[in-house]
Amino acid sequence: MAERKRPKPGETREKLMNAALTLVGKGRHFASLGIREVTRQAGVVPTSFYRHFRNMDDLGLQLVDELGLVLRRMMREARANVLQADKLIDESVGIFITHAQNNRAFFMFMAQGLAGESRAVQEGIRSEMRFFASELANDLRRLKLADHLSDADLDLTCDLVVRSVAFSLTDILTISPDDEYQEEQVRKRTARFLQLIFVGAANWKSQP
Amino acid sequence: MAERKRPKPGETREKLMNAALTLVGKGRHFASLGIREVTRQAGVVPTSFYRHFRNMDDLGLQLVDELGLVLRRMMREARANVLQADKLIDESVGIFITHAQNNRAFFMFMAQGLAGESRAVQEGIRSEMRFFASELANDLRRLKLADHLSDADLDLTCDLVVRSVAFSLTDILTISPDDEYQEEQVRKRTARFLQLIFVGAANWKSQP
DNA sequence: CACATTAGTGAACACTTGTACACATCAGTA
DNA sequence: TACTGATGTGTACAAGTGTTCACTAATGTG
Repeated sequence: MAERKRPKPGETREKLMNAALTLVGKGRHFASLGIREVTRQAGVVPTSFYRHFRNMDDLGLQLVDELGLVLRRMMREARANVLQADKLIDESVGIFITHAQNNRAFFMFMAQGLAGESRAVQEGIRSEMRFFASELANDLRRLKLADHLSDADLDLTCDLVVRSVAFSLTDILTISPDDEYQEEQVRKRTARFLQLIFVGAANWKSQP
Repeated sequence: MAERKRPKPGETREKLMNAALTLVGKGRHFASLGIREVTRQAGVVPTSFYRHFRNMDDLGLQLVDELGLVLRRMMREARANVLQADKLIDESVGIFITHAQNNRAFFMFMAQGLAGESRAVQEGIRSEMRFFASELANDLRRLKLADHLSDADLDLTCDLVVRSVAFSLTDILTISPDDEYQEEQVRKRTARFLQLIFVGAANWKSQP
């Protein structure tokens, strides 16, 4: 008979989420994935899907949560490694790009989700970005790098930084993962974007 | 018998492209659209599709071309209406947002395409954005607003401006089309982003 | 140990999908 | 006027889709 294996609880769930990510990583768009396709990729029978998710949107939402974990891990690493303020931008961009390369599928999913068809996923990703921006603002305050800015203006600046980096994400994801030259170009350009923004912030006069 | 109407040449093609746009405008993702679905929405028999397009990617590519026209129309209007330099940012952002609202489906398609699954569409949209940025650079040069910047730095600035505006696009498209309050918020925030960037550019020192 | 719960399977359903083929109608041209 | 090419329609089919149902094996709890 067919041998019924007893996987650890949550194993199949994870297999399904990984399968979806794998397909996205191969260039497919999340919105075009079907239940059968995902289960096939996961090596699981279609019905198993419903044991863990209502539908594909549900799976997407749970992916957003995991994405949050990846981002937090990244922030922690950045905070641990960025010691001197003058290398702050280059270091941070470097860490970000490295993470993007190491979690390609995840970040592809994120880039897709920003204009995706599930409102909930969209809102989830936006929420992650807001969190990221506010953490960045905290760090800048703590490092005394933005003392002349009002809270609102610091918030504005950090939002713009996060958006710029997020947009660079789409640059990174379109180049081949091992095209080091192009990666270096994106890295440099992103860093210059941020420098430009910070020069703007440094010369910004917060008006009442 | 079924009356066979003789539409003007290209009429069905247009109907199909509009049908796809309509579906995208309703919140669907372009990557998830099928040939039958589009022809159904267009009120045309499925086989007609192949008279005009190879497949959905092909249709997407032709949509990108039309998107280019929309963008050019927008630029022309902006150039005609922006007279005084001090209102430049606010006016331009206003024109952009108005166009985005009036061509919601088109710009949704653009936002989706940036991380879409067709490499060609992706590249097409990027190319439109590059064109847009280079035109912006020309205008700034012509208006003598960027004399202290090297070509490369001006290019960098304009690229960042275009990216920021493009990102604001995703903000506009998630709010309801007639929520004037939120629209005003996005308008203001986008304008401040650009001011921040231009302050940065004004205080930028181009190094050799 | 018995038993409820959980997480897997396979077969079946009613639809939908992309694509192919043969045919019909018009527009323009020789 | 007759031919040709472009564009439309209808039918057909094999393959794929989401979802339901009844069944089974392992797990944890009383």
